[in-house]
Amino acid sequence: MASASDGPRAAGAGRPSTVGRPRDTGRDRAILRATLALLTETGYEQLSMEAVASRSGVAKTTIYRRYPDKAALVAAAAEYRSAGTPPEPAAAGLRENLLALVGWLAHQIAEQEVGLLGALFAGMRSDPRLAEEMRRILRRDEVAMTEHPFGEAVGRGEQVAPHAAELFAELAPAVIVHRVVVAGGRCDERFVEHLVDDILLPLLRG
Amino acid sequence: MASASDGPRAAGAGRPSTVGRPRDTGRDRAILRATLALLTETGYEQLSMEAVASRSGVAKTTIYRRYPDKAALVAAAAEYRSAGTPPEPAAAGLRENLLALVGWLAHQIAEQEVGLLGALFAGMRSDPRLAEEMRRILRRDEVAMTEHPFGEAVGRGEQVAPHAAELFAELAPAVIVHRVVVAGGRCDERFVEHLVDDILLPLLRG
DNA sequence: TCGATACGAAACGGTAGCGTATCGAAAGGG
DNA sequence: CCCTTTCGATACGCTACCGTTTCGTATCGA
Repeated sequence: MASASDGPRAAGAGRPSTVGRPRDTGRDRAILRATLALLTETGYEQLSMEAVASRSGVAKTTIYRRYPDKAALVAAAAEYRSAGTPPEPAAAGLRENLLALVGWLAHQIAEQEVGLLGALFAGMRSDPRLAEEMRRILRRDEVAMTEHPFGEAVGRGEQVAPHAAELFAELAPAVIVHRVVVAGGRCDERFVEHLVDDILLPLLRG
Repeated sequence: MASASDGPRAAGAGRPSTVGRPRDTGRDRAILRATLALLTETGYEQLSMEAVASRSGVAKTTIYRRYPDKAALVAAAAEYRSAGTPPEPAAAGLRENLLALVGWLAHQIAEQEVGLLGALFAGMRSDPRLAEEMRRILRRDEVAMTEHPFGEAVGRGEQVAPHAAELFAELAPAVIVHRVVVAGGRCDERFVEHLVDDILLPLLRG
């Protein structure tokens, strides 16, 4: 199956084609945007390919030419939505870098519609294919996010716990998501500082 | 819809009946238990009335005689759900109590609450009251859980961080849910120990 | 121009599950 | 004993929608 990290499924039988009529990238965007909108409005299970086709003004064939099934489409849409790169670590210390990173992460998560998070959440429970796709994306982002700040901190001679990166990846998204989804709270500056100063830093410094 | 606080729908056209064959309360329980089991196994959308009937050994008619639709059934099941009581703190130290508490919490979340969360997100669009009900139920346990162990630890003279209870309530459910849903991992003994020793204890002891 | 591919429109088979209806039998109360 | 209601079994109509297929048309690269 075409994973989300591959982007839209390659033309033809799997490999990109140079001949023939090229794909319309405008339709790519229309499909993903319609998917996100409907996902937020109605949830994963209620999301129908026909509705996506109708909303995006595209024939169903055009969708199935790109994505093998609903799970792949939704995963691609989620990835399309959160296509941001974490901030580069500045020159400052670990705390400043963590503040920036957590702030960015909180913004990424909180900015999503709560309905979208819930839809993905519920969809992962009901559709193993979607769960697999989503976890692939999450793992990739996780790695990309935690590569820099801790390595740099070590390079500066700061004291960092041995498994700081793993611990960060395990804690930060969990606490943020839990706050947004379950508790229904906001992710303001105070919360970011609380998360960094009261939870992350004490643990990551050992 | 019949809200969960109304309990099973009254007999006949809405008012309780004294004449005729009485309802079988054993079937009431069987229905709700089957609903809860299927809810945690497959999620809200996958939950079919036919599956509930089959699992509970009851005819579909018997379900629809009690609940007008799926949302009402799920709400009633969530309300019925045994609000499991956390384990009493033993005589041992804080670590042992935390291990027991986190183990119980992990089991509780993995076996029950994830399904309820899925139902929450699936149902909140079609029925806001159901969503509110779910949030209330989910919070109920998290609060009731953090009362005992830290107070006792302080009583024994153990060193405990000032806001240990709040920190615990913020961290433990978040990390567990994140592991179950996002990472897709199991909550075995190793994970419980990791959560207690590597995350909770260092923070809660200050 | 030609070949290959993308696109839209529409129809199709198949699956699934909801909620209803019907029927006979069982089980309680007055 | 009779009336009322519950319960099981089953069939049913209905809706939804997935994923596929077909065919005619549009649009690109070579």
